Amino acid sequence: MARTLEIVGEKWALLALREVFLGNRRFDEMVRRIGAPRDTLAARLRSLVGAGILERRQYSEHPARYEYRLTTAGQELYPVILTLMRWGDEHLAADGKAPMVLEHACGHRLVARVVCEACGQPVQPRSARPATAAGL
Amino acid sequence: MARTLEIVGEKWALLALREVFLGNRRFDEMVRRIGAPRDTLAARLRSLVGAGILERRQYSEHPARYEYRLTTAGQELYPVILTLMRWGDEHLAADGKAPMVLEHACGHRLVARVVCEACGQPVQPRSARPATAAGL
DNA sequence: CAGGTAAGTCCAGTTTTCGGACTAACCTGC
DNA sequence: GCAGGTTAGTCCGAAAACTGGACTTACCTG
Repeated sequence: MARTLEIVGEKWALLALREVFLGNRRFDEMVRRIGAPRDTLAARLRSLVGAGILERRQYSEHPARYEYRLTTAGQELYPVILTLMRWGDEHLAADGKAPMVLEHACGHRLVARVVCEACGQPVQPRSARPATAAGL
Repeated sequence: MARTLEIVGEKWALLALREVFLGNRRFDEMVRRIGAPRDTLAARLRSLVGAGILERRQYSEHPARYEYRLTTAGQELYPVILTLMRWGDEHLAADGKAPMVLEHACGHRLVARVVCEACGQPVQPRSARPATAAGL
C-alpha cells in the first residue's frame, strides 16, 4: 500500500485518473476540470505514464496532440476511485455541490460496495484481522 | 472526491489510518511501522482528528498518554484502504515483501471486491457512466 | 540511578506545489 | 490573411509542505 500511494497518492494523481475514467483524456480538459496547476498536472501525468497506469497516445499529428488512456493496470484502479467517491458523498456532502451520479450497466445508480470475494458478504470494519494461520 | 483527498490524500494519512485499522493506535508505534517523520505524522493525525476521522483518546494519566481511534466516519474508510491494498498486491508485488494477508470473518483470506449495491454484480471499468437521466 | 518508553515539539534544509505568463503549432471565421 | 481560439505543454520565483535529527517531559523498570 505504501508503494501504491507513492504512485497514486501524490496530489492530483487520483483526480486526474478520475477524469480519465470519465472520458476526459486531454490535458487542457483536465486542467479545466480539476483546477491543478498545469505544471504539476504535467508532472503527475508523466509519472502515471511511467508507472504503467496511463498511456500517452497521439491522436493527431499536425499539430501533434496527445491524450491519456488507461492501461489495464489503470482500469483496475476504478474500485479505489469509486470507494473514495462514495465516502466523500456520504461524509462531505451538503458542502454545496451535488455529488456526481454514475449509472451502472444494470440501470441503477452505482453505489460501490466492498465485499469479500470468498463469501460475498459486505466487509465490516471489524470483520477482518491480520491472518495468523500459515498458508491461509 | 476532491474534498475527500484534501483530508486523506496528504502524505502518510492513509498509511496512518491503515495502522489504526490494524490496531496500532499509538503515535510511536505508527512512527516505527510506517517510517514517517514524527513531525509530519503528528500534523497528519491532528488533521484527521479535526476532520472527524480519528479521535484522540487518553489511555493513561500520569504520564498523559494518548491513542487514536477510528470514529464511525473513519471506519467507513476501510473500503478505500482495502481496495488500495488489493491494487498494490496485484500490481506491485514481487518487489520483495510479501503482501499482508487479512482473514475475513468468514474464515477465508479477504480479497476485496467492489460490486454495485443495486445488482450485486462486480463493477467493471466500463460498466458505469455519468448519469444523464434526471432523478436516477 | 541508568536506561527505556511514549508522545510529541523545534529546527533548518530540501522538495513540492502554486499561479501566472509564455511558447509553438495549428484551425476557424470573416 | 489575420485576429482570435485551442491544445499541450514549459518556465519562473514565491510559498507551502516535508524531511531527518535532536530535544523535551514525564513517567516506569531493574
